[in-house]
Amino acid sequence: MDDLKDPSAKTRNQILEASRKVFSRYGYAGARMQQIADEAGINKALLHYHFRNKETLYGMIFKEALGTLKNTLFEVLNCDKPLFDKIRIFCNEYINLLQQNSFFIGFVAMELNHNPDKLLGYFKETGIRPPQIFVEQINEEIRKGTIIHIQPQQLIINILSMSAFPFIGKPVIKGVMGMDDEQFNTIIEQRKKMVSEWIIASIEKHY
Amino acid sequence: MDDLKDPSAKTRNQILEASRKVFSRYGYAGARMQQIADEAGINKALLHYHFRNKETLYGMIFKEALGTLKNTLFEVLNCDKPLFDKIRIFCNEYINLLQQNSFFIGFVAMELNHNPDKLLGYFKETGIRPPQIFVEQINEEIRKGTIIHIQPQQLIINILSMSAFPFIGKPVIKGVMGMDDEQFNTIIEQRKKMVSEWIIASIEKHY
DNA sequence: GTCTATATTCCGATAGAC
DNA sequence: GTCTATCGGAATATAGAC
Repeated sequence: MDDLKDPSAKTRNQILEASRKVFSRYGYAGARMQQIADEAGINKALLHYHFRNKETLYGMIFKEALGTLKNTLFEVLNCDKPLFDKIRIFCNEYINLLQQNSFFIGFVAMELNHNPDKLLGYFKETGIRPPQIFVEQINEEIRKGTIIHIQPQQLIINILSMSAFPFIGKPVIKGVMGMDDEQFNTIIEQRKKMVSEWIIASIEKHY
Repeated sequence: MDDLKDPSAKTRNQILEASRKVFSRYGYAGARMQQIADEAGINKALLHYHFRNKETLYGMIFKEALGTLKNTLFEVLNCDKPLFDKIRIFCNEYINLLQQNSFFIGFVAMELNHNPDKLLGYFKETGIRPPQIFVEQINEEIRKGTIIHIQPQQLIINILSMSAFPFIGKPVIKGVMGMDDEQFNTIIEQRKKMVSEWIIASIEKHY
């Protein structure tokens, strides 16, 4: 909790930071306790002293990542702004979040694919549930005729796709397009502003 | 090659099929030779008789997946159809491909994230390069004023995102939206027709 | 709390019979 | 080509001193 109350909290934080790095890069199976220890500047024994075993440590990191994703997702989608504003804010904040923690989304997607059953349990623990307010808001705009007829779930998938895919597919994109890191970052910067506009243009009605 | 010429080809095919299943689900590090052997209905020793080691086997599966993705990608993007037709064909064929081999994209993205350096070598072997014809075609339509001003790379990323993300993020989507497999498949079926229309609407000019 | 040294488990790979 | 049995190394986890 506090570095002042408990001096060993510093070590724990170093471990957690190292774990984020190693788990997100190599996944659960590929991660090595030795490498986490090295990265944290300690040794394996101390690692096991602070966290009973690999699985415990992994669980903390995974739930932490999931929690961060959830908070941004729901606090934006379930606030009370107009639909288009909400889409703009969401895309911008989500891309920002993923840029600052570029391991999050790939990590979560990857690990959920490895073990969907076990890890879906974390979803319930973290309290993730369908963004009901946002769904109703979309249906309302359709009824009013301001946007095309689209299934709310499809729109949400589109928003998530356009925001998150570049980070999951970063190596693919760089490889296919022949980009270096600098070019890739420039592309991401542009997307912060543009993704929401493309999304809105795809659903706006024209007369 | 042929099951007739070489009777052991049957075993090899069983191994390859089993490897696709296990590697795509668990990744390189998480895959177990034992499980591949079980899945193929043989034992570990025979596995190593046919394929020297884990890495060789993995390399074949990975390059195979990459090759399949590449073929669809480039044969569509570099053909000589009008832009909008091409987008329609691409989205439809790509989603179809990923639906039939739902492990492909997640597998490739995941493994490239784990080891970008080593695996980018495969990209070169497989002959993947920027889709130049498609890029020029987009720029031409911008010049003619039929579509909005958009960087070709961004449009390509949008197309890939909307087509591929649902498969990578399947567990996330199912979790967040509370969908079962049947509902998810229905959503995918709709996307085959709709993704290209949303993409086109996002770049079409209106007067 | 932190370390060195060691036990234990797991898994890729090989030897050798058939 | 296919099997059983086993080796050898690597990685997780623990014992025990400081």
